[in-house]
Amino acid sequence: MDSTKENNNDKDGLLLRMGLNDNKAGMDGLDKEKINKIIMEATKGSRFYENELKKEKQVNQRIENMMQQKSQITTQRLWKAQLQVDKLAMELEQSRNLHCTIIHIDMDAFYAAVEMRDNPELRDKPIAVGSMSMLSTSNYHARRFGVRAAMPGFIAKRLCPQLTIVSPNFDKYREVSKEVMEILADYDPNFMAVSLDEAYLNITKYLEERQNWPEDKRRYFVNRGNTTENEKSEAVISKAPGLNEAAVSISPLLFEDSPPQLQQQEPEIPSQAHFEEQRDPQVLQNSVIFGTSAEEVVKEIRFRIEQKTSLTASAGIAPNTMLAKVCSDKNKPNGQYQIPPNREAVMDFIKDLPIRKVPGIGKVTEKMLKALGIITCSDLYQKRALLSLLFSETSWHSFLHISLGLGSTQMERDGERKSMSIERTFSEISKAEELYSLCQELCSDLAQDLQKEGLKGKTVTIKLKNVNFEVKTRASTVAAVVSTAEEIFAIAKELLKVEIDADYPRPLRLRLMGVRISGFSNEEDRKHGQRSIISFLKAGSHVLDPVGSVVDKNDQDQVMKPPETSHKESFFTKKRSEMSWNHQDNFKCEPETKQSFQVSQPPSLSKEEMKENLETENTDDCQVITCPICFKEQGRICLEALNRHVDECLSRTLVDCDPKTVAVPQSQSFCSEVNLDLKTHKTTDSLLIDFVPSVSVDVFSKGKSMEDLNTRAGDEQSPKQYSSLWSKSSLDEYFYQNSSQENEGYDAKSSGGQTTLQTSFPRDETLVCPVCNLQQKTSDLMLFNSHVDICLNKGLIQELKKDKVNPVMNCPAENSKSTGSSGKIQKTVNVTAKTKRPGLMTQNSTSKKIKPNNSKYTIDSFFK
DNA sequence: GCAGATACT
DNA sequence: AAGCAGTATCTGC
Repeated sequence: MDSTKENNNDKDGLLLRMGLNDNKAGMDGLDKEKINKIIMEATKGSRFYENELKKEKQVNQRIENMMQQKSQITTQRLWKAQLQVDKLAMELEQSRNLHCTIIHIDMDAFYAAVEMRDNPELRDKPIAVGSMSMLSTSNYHARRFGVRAAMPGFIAKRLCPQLTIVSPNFDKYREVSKEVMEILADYDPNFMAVSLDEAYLNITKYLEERQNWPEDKRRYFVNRGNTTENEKSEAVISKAPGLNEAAVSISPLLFEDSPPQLQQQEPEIPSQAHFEEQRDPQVLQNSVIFGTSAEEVVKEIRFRIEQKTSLTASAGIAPNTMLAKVCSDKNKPNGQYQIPPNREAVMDFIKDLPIRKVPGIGKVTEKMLKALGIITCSDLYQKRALLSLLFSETSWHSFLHISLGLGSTQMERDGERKSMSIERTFSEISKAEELYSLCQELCSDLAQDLQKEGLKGKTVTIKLKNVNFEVKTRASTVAAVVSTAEEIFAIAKELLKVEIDADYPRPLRLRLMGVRISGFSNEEDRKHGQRSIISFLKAGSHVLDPVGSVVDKNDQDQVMKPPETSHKESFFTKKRSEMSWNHQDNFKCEPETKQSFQVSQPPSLSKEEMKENLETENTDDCQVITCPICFKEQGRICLEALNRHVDECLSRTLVDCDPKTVAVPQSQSFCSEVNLDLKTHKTTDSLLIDFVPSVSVDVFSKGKSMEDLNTRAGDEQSPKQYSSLWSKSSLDEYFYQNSSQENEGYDAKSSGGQTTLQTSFPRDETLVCPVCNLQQKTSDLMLFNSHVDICLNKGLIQELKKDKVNPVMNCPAENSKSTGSSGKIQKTVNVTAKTKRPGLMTQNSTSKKIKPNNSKYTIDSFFK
């Protein structure tokens, strides 16, 4: 069923929840209507169904609350939020790392594929692996009938009576998985296995080395043995000892345990298409040489996997894990997809990507966002300010990451696990003794698992699901870590007892029990540095050191900056960002240097860059800096002095600032547009859009001069210039595109890479600060942006301080009290969103306590 | 720290 | 004949 109309329909929502209604399944076996009908019939009236309905109502309620909250958002808040969000966006943009090649490998219908491989009778049949009560995988044939993972087998059977359900054989899957992982290790010994059939690799380093490899080192021999299933099975299970002679002679490390069979013809080796011409006609027939590009490497990996296991894999290549994961899904099964490592390509890919495709965004989030009109990642970007007000910080941060196409480049080893658990479903148990002994069993199983990883934890949680599918968890934390079955059970037993007693004399009628342990001892170490952005985005603020390992930026900052000087950071951070933009641009033009470019330590530094670098490393160093307020170069001024200077400049402009003295035609300043709408005090989205362009240009045009922008608007660029100046920022493009859709006021359009800008943005060479309305003495966009940022912050403070209408914003200050700001702008000229704000109130969509005064969006928290 | 919610396979 | 999982993490108090 079309997922676009699932919103207010319980039935559809339920089906969606059951994972059957996604538009992800292309099914010719049965049409969607039919599938949904069958599922409904099979499920309706069951306790399960009732519970699903209940859960769905909760989600709907949540959405309702969110909408309610949304309706109360004032334009000022939205506006402030926009500033904050865009500040972060700018920083994120600046720290964007495109220098990693991450790949995500995903075996196609893994369990099912293994079973089919090993049992010829299963081929060409719809099959699923699992049991009558639950399936873990289905093959593509079965998927056409709507049979999917996480579906109970009995329902699957109704959808597809011919379905063969094979019980899982995990040992075998593990074995096959191991074979695959062994191949992967050749490319990244540090790769991260997500599950038996999925892994991430960072092949950045490998790729570099490979550039110099002779062909022979990249040559693989085609094992044409389309072995019979049994042989294959044997080959897999009992590592065939025979080696391919040719392979040995040329590349001893390869195919060390390939099946020796060389028989008939392979029906369709996908990689065959990429055979390269060989000089040696002898080898031509059965060897293949892969190139040195990432794409070729991945083809090689998939080729090797198929050769070794007779199974196919899909893969994604991208600059970060989040994108790689999405990519691997794109040409599934048995395909691959690459996002080239440049911003434009990333943005282009992200542009129309439905948010649901993004790992971490599940059904619920999708539904909530859909309620806000957000379907694609562009929508996500457009509504970023709103999202920052409606969602928790973690959430909107992750949304922002997603909409900018950012993600982790780090391979997190799974040693970082935070909890371990075990749970089991059974037919109803209600006798206390049975429950206890079951619990004990679980505890000892868990203890075993713990032992395997040598973990000990302090928190024990039990999970109970009653026959109505209602889930309860109860946790208890003890002083010292525990790990043995007895210790865990002692705690779990108590928890269970409380629950049993609570319902007495009615029995607990359970269908599932689980035990979890968390609070591992090593978790202590990294207490504050914990970021909770979903793991895919986790390293968004990570930079690579020259060796390719990851340095946490936060830690870095902490190390590099004494705490007492950290309050001065923001301005310089910004400066640094701007410079980095230039770096990025440079690297864009010089692919050669790209590879070796490392954010934290650029190999070749210009003088300018040097300065910036020193600055980041030592706040006491004196630098040549241009003041973003008066735009006078400050020479080699030390930070203290510069801050003083900026402060002075600021207080001066505060006095000087008289909009009337500056003749700025309304049409030339976007600010006038904002004014117009702010006056109306609309709280609609369109209002948001009104001022988005201003900030967006600000944020996303770093490194481009205003002349560039204007020229761009006026067209007639050589294509080359065009691409380096503008089109790299395709976010801009759909930004304009979208704003034109939603707001007539902005006559902007984008077609075929041509973006015409006809906003009220100044069209001449003059830059007019939209906040203070003063003509600026610079045409350097970076400097200009700094100025605007500072003005914005200044304006907010002013506004609050005087509690009167700000001439620029032309709207009353929000009733938040300014507690902290003295007359003089503090050293915290710019507040960077990166800065941790410990005391902030968190928000949730159901929160009742969104009081303007203690909201995290009050100016105080802004400037904390 | 706890309980419930969400996501992924 | 009836029947819908297991694991980890995140979120909001």
